[in-house]
Amino acid sequence: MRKKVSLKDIANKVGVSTALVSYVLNNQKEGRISKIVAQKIRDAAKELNYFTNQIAKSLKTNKTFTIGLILSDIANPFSSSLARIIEDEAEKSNYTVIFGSSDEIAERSCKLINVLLNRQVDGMIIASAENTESQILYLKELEIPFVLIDRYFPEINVSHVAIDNYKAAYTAVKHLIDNGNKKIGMVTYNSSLYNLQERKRGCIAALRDHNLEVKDEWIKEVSILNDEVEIEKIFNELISSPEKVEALLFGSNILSTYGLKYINRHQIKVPDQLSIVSFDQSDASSLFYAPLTHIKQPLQEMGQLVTKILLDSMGENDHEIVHVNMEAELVIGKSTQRSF
Amino acid sequence: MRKKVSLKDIANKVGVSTALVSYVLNNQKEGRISKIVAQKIRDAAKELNYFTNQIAKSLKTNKTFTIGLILSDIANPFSSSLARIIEDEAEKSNYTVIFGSSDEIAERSCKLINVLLNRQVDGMIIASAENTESQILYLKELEIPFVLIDRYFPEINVSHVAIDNYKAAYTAVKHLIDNGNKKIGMVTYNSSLYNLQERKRGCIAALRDHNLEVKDEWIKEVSILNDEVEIEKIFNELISSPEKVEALLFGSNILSTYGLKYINRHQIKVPDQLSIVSFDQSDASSLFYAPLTHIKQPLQEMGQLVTKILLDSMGENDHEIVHVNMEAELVIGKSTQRSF
DNA sequence: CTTTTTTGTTTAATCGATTAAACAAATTAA
DNA sequence: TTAATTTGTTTAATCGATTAAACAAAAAAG
Repeated sequence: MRKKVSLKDIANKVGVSTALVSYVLNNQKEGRISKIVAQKIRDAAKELNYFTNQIAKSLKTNKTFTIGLILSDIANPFSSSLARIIEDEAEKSNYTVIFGSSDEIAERSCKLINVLLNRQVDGMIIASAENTESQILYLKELEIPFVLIDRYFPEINVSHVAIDNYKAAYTAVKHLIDNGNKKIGMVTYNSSLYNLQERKRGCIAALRDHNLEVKDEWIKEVSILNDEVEIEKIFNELISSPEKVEALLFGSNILSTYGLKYINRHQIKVPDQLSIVSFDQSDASSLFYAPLTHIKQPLQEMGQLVTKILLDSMGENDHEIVHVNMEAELVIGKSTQRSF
Repeated sequence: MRKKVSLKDIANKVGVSTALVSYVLNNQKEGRISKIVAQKIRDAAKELNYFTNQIAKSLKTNKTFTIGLILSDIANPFSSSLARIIEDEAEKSNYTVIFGSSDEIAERSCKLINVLLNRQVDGMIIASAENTESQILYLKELEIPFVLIDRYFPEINVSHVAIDNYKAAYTAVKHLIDNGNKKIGMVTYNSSLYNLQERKRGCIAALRDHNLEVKDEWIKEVSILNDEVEIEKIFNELISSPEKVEALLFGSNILSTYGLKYINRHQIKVPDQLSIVSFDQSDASSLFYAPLTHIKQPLQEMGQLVTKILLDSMGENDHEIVHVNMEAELVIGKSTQRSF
């Protein structure tokens, strides 16, 4: 790799000190610097193809203009859409994003946090994995600015942006009930993550409030590590057994994708044999022959807000903690609209 | 934000020089350092919760262990899958990834490249946008290690990893011909990008070689900026006009998603009224009622290889330039299998 | 014609690490 | 016993920028 051009190179070329070059290129000391010299410096910078060494600048200024983003898996459309929104929002304030995928594994999350700390990110946005409370508390102790997205821990008082998952699930299940379904099940993850617990709680509450049976065998939990064999087994029990359900709430877009594939394979008719509501939309669910009724999270607003909160909190020394639970929208598709 | 712990803090606490602390924490000068002092230093580091300031280290060592990744749009499943593979592969060698989305706009790409240069990335992986030849030549001149992914410029001799798009398109169209289609069209982007030109060339060559008509009105090009109105118009002409085609090749996963939505809206029967082959798969295309026949790129291999090539080239001073054009696989779905 | 102020630029310390070279003390060799 | 070597640690320069403070020269004020 070719030797990079430094301030010193420009200074030598023009015959001034590096200080002066720095002042000129940063438009500082405006009135004080002679226009002729300033122009010479700018010309030389251009001619030598100079670009700032952000590393050196960061060391001195103690500011990297970098934010770290930890998601469960950047390859998941939910994560990547969010990443894109955050990227755009950060870019407006000249911040760059470093990302990492935790795969919902606490140790990976821990490693990622350490990498981000090493790299002196100015702040972090984190979709917490299960059992990472200690990591969050550690970050809080370090007084590093950070905001949680999508998931949070109600017992830890740090800023977050998420949706009201209880309400969303309740609304979804109520919609299924209103459409005449009685045997209603849910597929979610076997995870203590608060947002998932809330989804389950909302589902059960809606059933109870409408005097419907809450069968344990109808509320299925699969490992968050997406074990296909396990998922297949569970769909068999829910959809193909004599004890089968009439309607299903999928706890995530990933689960609904698995579910739809199963449904396609087994030629189950939606919504005639089975009504479906899913959390989160995707192209997949809109191209399914019965476009899915789904809970649509306001991703754009969430991504922009989480970034704004983070950037704002980085400005002040003593910033407020904000808890945001946005309302999700139930988008009615064909997967819950029986023709008869 | 709390003051960070530095080598100096450890040195003060233990009562030694920062040099010694650095040697110990980097496991250097193994035999020379007294075990007692070394242990004291390690203990102090742990107690103070020290973590390396990678910025300072990078400044001194001139190595950031960071690679820059420029994609067209991280929210596009093709890009995000690739990003994930590259992330994993980079992580194995302790590299971190900074990403940016160019949105196929040359100026954005230019800005991103500058940001990455400022940040002293050790190397870059770039999915080039149209009209960015000058940027590539500039990087080449700087002798920064980088490798192109998915797209490249045949006239510029730099390393790349892509697929043989000509062959892939040829095979796809041949498949359509073999299945009895005569009126075959293609939807692609109005772009000079070589990979897209090759797809078009492959399609036309297959038609010619089998003595089929190559109608200009059947080879449609839309703006790469995804203008929905324009796309709607083009599908109207291709699919709903008297001059309509029997079979279509979609030039990208985005285009096929738009296409499938159109097809759903207009209740066109696939494959009876229209056969379809698409570039790139997605959940969307597999959940369509007639799972799509598609050209499957070996993403995993491509992502791993591009990262490996980059990391290898960063090691040596004078590395070879490698051009890789992998073979894509035609996965036969139901969208080209007529029942009669 | 001083003195003061303004203008234009340089000096030098600093950020937090790395690392070659220097150095003192303890061992070993001669 | 003295010289040579080994051991354990420190000194100080360096990476490339930023920036407070110093400084000299020119301009304005008294």
